[in-house]
Amino acid sequence: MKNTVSISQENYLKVIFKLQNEHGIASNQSIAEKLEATPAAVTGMLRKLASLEWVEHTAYHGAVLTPTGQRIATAIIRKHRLWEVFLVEKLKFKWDAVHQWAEELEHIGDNDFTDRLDAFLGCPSTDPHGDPIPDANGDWAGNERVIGADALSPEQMFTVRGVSNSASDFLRHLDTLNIHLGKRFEVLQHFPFDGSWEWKDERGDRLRISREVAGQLLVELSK
Amino acid sequence: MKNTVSISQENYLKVIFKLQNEHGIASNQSIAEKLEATPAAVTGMLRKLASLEWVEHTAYHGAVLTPTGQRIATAIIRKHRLWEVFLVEKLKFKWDAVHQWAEELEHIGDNDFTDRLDAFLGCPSTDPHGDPIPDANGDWAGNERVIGADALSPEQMFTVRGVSNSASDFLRHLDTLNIHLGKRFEVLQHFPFDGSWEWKDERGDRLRISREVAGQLLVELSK
DNA sequence: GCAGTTGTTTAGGTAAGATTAAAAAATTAT
DNA sequence: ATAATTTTTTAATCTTACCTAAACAACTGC
Repeated sequence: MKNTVSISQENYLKVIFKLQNEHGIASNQSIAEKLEATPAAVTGMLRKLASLEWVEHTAYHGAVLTPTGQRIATAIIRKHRLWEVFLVEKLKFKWDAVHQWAEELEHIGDNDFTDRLDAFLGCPSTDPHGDPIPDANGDWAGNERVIGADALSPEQMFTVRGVSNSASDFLRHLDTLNIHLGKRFEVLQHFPFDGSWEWKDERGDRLRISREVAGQLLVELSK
Repeated sequence: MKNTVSISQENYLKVIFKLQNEHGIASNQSIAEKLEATPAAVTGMLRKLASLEWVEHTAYHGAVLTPTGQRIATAIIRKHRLWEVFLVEKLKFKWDAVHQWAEELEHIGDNDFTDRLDAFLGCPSTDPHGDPIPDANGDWAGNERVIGADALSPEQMFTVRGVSNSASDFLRHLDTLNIHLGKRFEVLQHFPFDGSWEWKDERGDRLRISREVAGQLLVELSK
């Protein structure tokens, strides 16, 4: 009688959850892109997920998760992020290398397993990219003080708290800039010409940040 | 160009490896039993594995792994046993509960991943059931002094080193008998009538061991 | 050495999840 | 409002891995 969820189904639910949070609804095509599948495959799976009552799907109008669907999706994201913490903190992977493995590990383990992993890791509240880890009830801490780095003003002090893009090449670029979560900076200047910035770190070193980089960094203002 | 191995294929290779070590060859039927599949399904998969040159399969005469097949199988067993160590030592699972999860985790990660896990766990030489963990080259330590507990004689002192059956019910039974790896005993008597034993532990407590239990325990004689 | 039993393979089918190509609906542009 | 474009769905197939039932080999006993 136990409702078992296939790996493929879990991936759909996870992707729909993220798209829904961004755009209010998950279009067929956007799901297909994220999963690297064809829109035709998505139609078929949405029908199945709808029959299981994990999504609501109106033909030609995309999908939205039901409460059950959200619960499943949140559990997967929780597992994914906990495994990422494990991979970085325990196995010493670099933060740009963990995603691929976490994509596989996220499908393993039940609630008990996940709670043990969580306890072992010391109940972390964010993953290595600064993304919040839902708790065992699926609730998100959510740091409301976090804003995009492109919304800063000169003379503000801030701490880097997360990235809104976890692609390997972006993360490696941050490494070369010596930017990591928890590091504090001060805004020196903003250049409207190209949207770039000049920041100063705590040792007084100055660095220039492109519009593209600032747009994907999440920061918290210091009092 | 990367030869990718499906989870199902990995399970076949692992089972064939174990059967081959026990009986020199893996019969169609024995593979089917271990994988809980039908012999017909095994025939189909053996054909595929043979075409990939991971097994040699002569019709009606069972299968044997090629060197490549052995390398893959050994890597899976290594991963399985390392994950079992992780589950018991880090996540505090009981030793009878780890198999199911290790069966899933064993399919994740490449060599680099496995080496990191190995290092993190302190390069253990055996898993929680006393089975040896192959090293990164696929070589097995192998403790030649380990024998079956049913081969003991009265007055011998010995240490429990492993179990040849990792089924949950057997392991839980050992827990109720307070028998665990590393514990030392002395043989008091053997009863040919039913094949049972009387042992004494280091605190002087006596316990009776059935033929069935002794037959699945691996022990090392103390000098 | 032949009959019966056991083990293996073939043949035909199912299910999940994907694909391509074409049809239909929705959206955008004129 | 209609035409053009984009998006979604349908329809027909493919792949992987499995199943059942029947045919086929290979041992076993006498």
